[in-house]
Amino acid sequence: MILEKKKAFNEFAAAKGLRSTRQRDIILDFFLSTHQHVSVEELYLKIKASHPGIGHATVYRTLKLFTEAGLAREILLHDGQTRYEHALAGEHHDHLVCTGCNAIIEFEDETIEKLQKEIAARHGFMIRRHKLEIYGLCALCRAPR
Amino acid sequence: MILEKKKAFNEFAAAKGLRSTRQRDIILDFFLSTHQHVSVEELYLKIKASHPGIGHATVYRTLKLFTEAGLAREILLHDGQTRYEHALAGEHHDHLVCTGCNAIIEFEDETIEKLQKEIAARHGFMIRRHKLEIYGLCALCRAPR
DNA sequence: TATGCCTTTGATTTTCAATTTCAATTACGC
DNA sequence: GCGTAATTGAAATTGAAAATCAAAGGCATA
Repeated sequence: MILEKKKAFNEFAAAKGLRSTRQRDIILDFFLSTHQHVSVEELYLKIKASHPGIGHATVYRTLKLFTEAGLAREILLHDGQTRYEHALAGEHHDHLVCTGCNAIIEFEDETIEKLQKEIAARHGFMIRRHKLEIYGLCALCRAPR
Repeated sequence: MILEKKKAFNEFAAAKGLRSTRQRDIILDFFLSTHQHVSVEELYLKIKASHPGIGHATVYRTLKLFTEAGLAREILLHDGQTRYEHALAGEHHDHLVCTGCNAIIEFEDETIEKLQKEIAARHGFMIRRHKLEIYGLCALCRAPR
């Protein structure tokens, strides 16, 4: 899985004429071994611990590259922090975001997707992407100890 | 309609022990006479044109108050600008956002709402609010002249 | 109407994420 | 290796939003 993704990125980089650099390898490794929905800052700090030389800007730039390459997807929640999640080809899912503990639960619903397409069609609208976030309290936070 | 909203805000202010000020009146007037989905900056500039004394911070603060009072609703799209829309009691709607011309089309879909509730229930999740945005191109931007 | 308290205002500063800049470094084709 | 052009990273910049704080202004009371 990880190897596939690395290959995918290498292909993307080759196609775009990008160079292969140590930093991009490191950032990709860390990103791939990270949980879903990692924020840029979080990833940056993790990397910095073992690779102090790596700069802020490089992490930002590289995550954008991953997004272009289709490996990552940017998610902007309501806290002003950009997060990136692992993108699996074709997959689409939405999020339940717990405002109590910041947990993010993913879900997928074909019917909702279908309805969105219908709505868009009704307005002559061409969908590029969409985002559905449900904010509230997860089961644990609803019933505190 | 406008009078009703003013009354609603006055009642809210009274209940919270807030004072009635010239600035809040002005900002409310401008907000109510503005199109949907106005950004803070946009509103600020409009107000400033005829009331140069009014400060940035006051507009920010007052829009938050309107939101608390239930007159306005905050919407955060993908461009990092906070917008406020007119909130009508009970109503809920989502947005089609045209990335070509920045038009925002509102829609409502009960079935989607219902499905969201089902999904939340399945995860033991309590919904506070949600946000659904569909990004793409509107009919006009799809078929340029 | 005057008094005084306490909210509100607005210029300014601060914050914070994200981007830009630019000189130094590095990858890579020749 | 050489040279060029991409890449990096420290630092500066941006831009939205929040915080600060002295001055101004509401409003209850006398």
